[in-house]
Amino acid sequence: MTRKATINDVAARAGVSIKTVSRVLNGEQAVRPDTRQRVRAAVEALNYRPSRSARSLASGRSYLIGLLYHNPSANYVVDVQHGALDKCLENGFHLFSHPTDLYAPDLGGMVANLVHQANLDGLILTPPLCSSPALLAELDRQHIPFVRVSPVDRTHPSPYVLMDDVQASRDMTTYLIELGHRRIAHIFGHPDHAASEQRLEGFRGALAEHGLVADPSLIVEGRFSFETGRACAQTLLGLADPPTAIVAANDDLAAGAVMAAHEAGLGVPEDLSVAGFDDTHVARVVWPPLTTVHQPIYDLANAAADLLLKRLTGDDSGPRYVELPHKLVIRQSTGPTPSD
Amino acid sequence: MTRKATINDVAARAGVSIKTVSRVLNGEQAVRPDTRQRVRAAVEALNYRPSRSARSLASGRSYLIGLLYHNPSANYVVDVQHGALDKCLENGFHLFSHPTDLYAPDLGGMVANLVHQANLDGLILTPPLCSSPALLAELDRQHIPFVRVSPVDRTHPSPYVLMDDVQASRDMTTYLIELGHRRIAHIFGHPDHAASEQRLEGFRGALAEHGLVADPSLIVEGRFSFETGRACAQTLLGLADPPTAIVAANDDLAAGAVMAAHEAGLGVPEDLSVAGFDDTHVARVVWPPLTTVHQPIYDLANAAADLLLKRLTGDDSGPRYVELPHKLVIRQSTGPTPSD
DNA sequence: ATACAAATTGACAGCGCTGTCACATTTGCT
DNA sequence: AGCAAATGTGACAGCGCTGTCAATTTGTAT
Repeated sequence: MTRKATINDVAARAGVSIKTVSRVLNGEQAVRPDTRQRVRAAVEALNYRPSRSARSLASGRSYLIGLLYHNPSANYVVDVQHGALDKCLENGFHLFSHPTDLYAPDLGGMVANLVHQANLDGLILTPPLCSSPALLAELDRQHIPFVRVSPVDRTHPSPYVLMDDVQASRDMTTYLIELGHRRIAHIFGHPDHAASEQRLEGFRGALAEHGLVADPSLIVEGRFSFETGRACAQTLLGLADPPTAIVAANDDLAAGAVMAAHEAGLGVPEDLSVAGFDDTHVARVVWPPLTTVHQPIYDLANAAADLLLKRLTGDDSGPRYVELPHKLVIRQSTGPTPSD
Repeated sequence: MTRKATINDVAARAGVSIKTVSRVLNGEQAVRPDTRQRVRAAVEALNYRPSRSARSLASGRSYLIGLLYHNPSANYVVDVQHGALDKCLENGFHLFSHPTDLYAPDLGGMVANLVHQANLDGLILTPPLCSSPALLAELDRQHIPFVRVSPVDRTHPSPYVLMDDVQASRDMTTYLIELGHRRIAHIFGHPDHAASEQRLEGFRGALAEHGLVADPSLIVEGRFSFETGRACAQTLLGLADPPTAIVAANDDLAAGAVMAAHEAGLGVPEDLSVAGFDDTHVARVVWPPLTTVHQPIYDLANAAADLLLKRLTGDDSGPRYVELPHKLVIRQSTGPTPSD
């Protein structure tokens, strides 16, 4: 195998200067079509790939973007990574995934340092990182471009993508009400994740719309984990007048609730309906499989990367934000009110 | 904020040439201690971080390594990523995670292309990619350094890390035998994953050691998924003389088997014991929580990265392979033989 | 001291690309 | 036809670092 082709080889073969090759590669306009064609052919013939280091050194850009996350479920992380990575590769960028501690004492400084060290061109922030005011402020201060996935604060000027958590939660709750349930409980997500508030809001909204009042004792606070879901459900089932249905703020909580029901000798959904949220792998793995809200994680991340790349390449024509639709996935963990 | 410091700034401040700064940064020996100290101080004072592009362009190395995986479970992927990433950052490298299709027509070429395009210094291959002879051959041909995680073929000269799958499976099976089980079934992993063979081998070995014969009808082939685990268990439970225990080749299969038991009205572990493998998140999420083998995924990946980096930085003193211990995790999906 | 080897250090030329700016060629208009 | 304004193209200087090799300093044995 011969040594890797450089821009000089391409230029020589196409009979143009290296600068012209550079122009073609970067999609600049001022190149005549036939010249462009000749360059393209030479690139093809030599299987030429520009060196990212050289390009990056000369241009000051790295063609690298960072994806930051703080320990949501593995399924969430992997889906987000794929969505973002696919879009990056499509555009000649690469993706650098990085777990990031939301509680780090100097989160902003730490992230800024990471960005400089790895020379990242921009960031994708996933929840709950995207709602850390300190982080956003530091990124703004250092002029680091970023987009947010599922943010709650829509006032910050950075681009974002999301789905309507409030409406999704409202839909799920309404579905249970229509199944005949009246005493419906909610397991709250996690105080760090602002989406939790929205899911609670949707829950309350649906009840109100149907003339039901939310019994405060039926709203308990979990931490987005299986274990807390189980504990919360135990509390709920121990009540004098326990609920006939539970809307959990994510699938892990719901899985925990299902386990608590089993432990209490209750059948799901005969005695207790349980609904999850997100439609992660877990939803299909527990017994019975969970009715849940499908959140388009891959697509959200894909759209987020798209927004960021557009911005980085100076294309300001598109929208600054994207909202994607959700979908109720009805499986077997929910059913009509027990008749007793 | 001032512009980012370069090697020139450091050199000027330390009163040496840039070459000397470079020497200190790269840990070369021929620098007098006091000079080294002065340079270190200047680096510190200016918060200087070498530019990876420049370094990479000049040296021909990228300080980037790739982690390739083919769709094992999300939990596996995330753990592997973290293990490898932590070690990379520790050594001033960065990590690119990349899903890779084992069945791609030209897997070797595709990977080689990725390596060249992203200018990766080396690769970490996870199962089942690490046992694709075509891929290994192509990487060898192109002199691309790599290490393998949990390979089966130990004859290939590349470094690797693994745990003893055969022994782990033997331990689990022995545990069930000691619990009194005699009719023990095995749900085979996935034909693509060579570890499946080893887990079967350990299973057979344990039976043989205790004078039991493996009934061929008690060995069924799954695909490492929840759904196939469920289907396999249905087959097993439909037998005239069904097993009292099942050793599944991973947690997802085991979770599926547990579900099939529930569907058949069998209690776990009263009527049927089910054991998993890997100790992923799923093992703690199903009901009852799974007895399983803890596989040190993070540590394996960490060790793999370590081996690769040592090799890349020319340190050939260490071992070429690492074996890490496994551990039985006894939870509630296994119990004594039903008394009937 | 003196000569010579060894240990340090520096000068300088790239690595492969993009940005700037100047030059060459077209196009549009009178 | 003639000139200004586009449009297309190339020469060349870096980007910030490492590799090479020569120059300088230091140590050691006469």
